[in-house]
Amino acid sequence: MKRIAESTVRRLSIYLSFLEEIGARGVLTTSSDDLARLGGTTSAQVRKDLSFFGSFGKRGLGYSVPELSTRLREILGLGNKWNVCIVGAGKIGAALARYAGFAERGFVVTGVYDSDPHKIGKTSGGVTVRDIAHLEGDIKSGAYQIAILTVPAENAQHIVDLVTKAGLKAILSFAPTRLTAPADVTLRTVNMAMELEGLTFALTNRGSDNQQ
Amino acid sequence: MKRIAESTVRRLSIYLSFLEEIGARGVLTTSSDDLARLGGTTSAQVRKDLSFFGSFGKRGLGYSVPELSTRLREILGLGNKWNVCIVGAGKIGAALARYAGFAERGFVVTGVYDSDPHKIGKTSGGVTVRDIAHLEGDIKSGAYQIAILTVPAENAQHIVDLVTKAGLKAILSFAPTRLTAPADVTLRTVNMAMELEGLTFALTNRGSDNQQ
DNA sequence: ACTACCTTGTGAACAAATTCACAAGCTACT
DNA sequence: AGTAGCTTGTGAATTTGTTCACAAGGTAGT
Repeated sequence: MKRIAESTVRRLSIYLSFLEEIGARGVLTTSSDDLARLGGTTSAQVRKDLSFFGSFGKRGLGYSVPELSTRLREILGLGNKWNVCIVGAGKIGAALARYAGFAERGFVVTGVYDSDPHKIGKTSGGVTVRDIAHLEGDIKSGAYQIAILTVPAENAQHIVDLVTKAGLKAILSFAPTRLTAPADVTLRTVNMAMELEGLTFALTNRGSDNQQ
Repeated sequence: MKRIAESTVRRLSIYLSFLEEIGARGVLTTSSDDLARLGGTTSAQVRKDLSFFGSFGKRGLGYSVPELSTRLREILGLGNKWNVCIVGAGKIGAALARYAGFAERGFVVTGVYDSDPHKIGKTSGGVTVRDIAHLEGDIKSGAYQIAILTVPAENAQHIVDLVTKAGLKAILSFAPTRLTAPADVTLRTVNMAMELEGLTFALTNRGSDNQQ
């Protein structure tokens, strides 16, 4: 398959959330123009994005909302549940563990890990915190497909190495540091301080230009 | 000033964090090649990014770590403190309110707002939760430059409208929905479910290509 | 079955971002 | 002072991503 840009994948997520929203309201048909307006892009962009994966619409009519939803869910890999572990049972880890939005999309947090003896055994977001010493074995036994890291920056690379060594292929990190992983592992980092710096850059550099 | 790409600004943040890290270790000089290696890019990219703002290095020698740090802090608008309010005193709001990483970068959470009478008056992350009815007035009196939104998706657009009407120009939203704001307001959205979908897309469609 | 009217899917044109490649400039050493 | 060895800064080339524009294909009404 042709390489798909990350920006395209992000937009597919947006299209899907609007399809599910209007689908829930009983709308059966939509157009690239509708999706573009709701998703903040252009109709040509919508059609181009979809064209990488096939042709799902009917000329003159548009797209079937249920059908396109289904196809997008398949493309995004949301057909089945994904087991997620959270590494780091701090405030942010706990907040994520009980964040309902994940479950709605098929992401189930089935494990929380920490190295702090005071936290191990307590529950965090409805899940009992396990000793991080068990993490490698649990991954090897197939318990998780995705790890979310909410550990301090200085420990994050070590955890990435540990989980990739155990065979995990997808990591979402909230640690404010740059991480590296083998090429066959997908690693995304959300760095909140960096997002704020994007705002202050705009504030100080007189930028108009609402950059979503 | 020429329009600066968002990707460039993100990289500037990365460069800065490495400069501060090596600066704290006493390193006085660095090169575009060092910064590139640490930041996961190329030396040409580093030099190009910096060139939009001036020329800070010495040919043959590289960059002075303290000087380049200072210049990047200026460019990113980190010279002074920024007052931040958090709207939505749920789990994520509370976690962010006490997140130390913000303060290190000059972001000070001086207000937390909610509409739930059970939360108003309680403290969240060391700050007393105020009634959201006060938010507009507080912004108008200059209490904040930045708002962080941790409210449910269905309320988020309303809050964006409220804070922009009050004159705020920078918003960071964690609500899982697309938002719109006037062109002179900078609005960034962090959507955790969307980040996870980027991972599952990679898991189901590819085996390779570590997209940072 | 014909016409009028939509909207998709897509090559081609365009714009933006990244990488290349090298002259310019600085240091250190002799 | 001259030379060797670095590294920057930057136009040009290339690659990547977006927008344009329109033929193709479909519906609905007559």
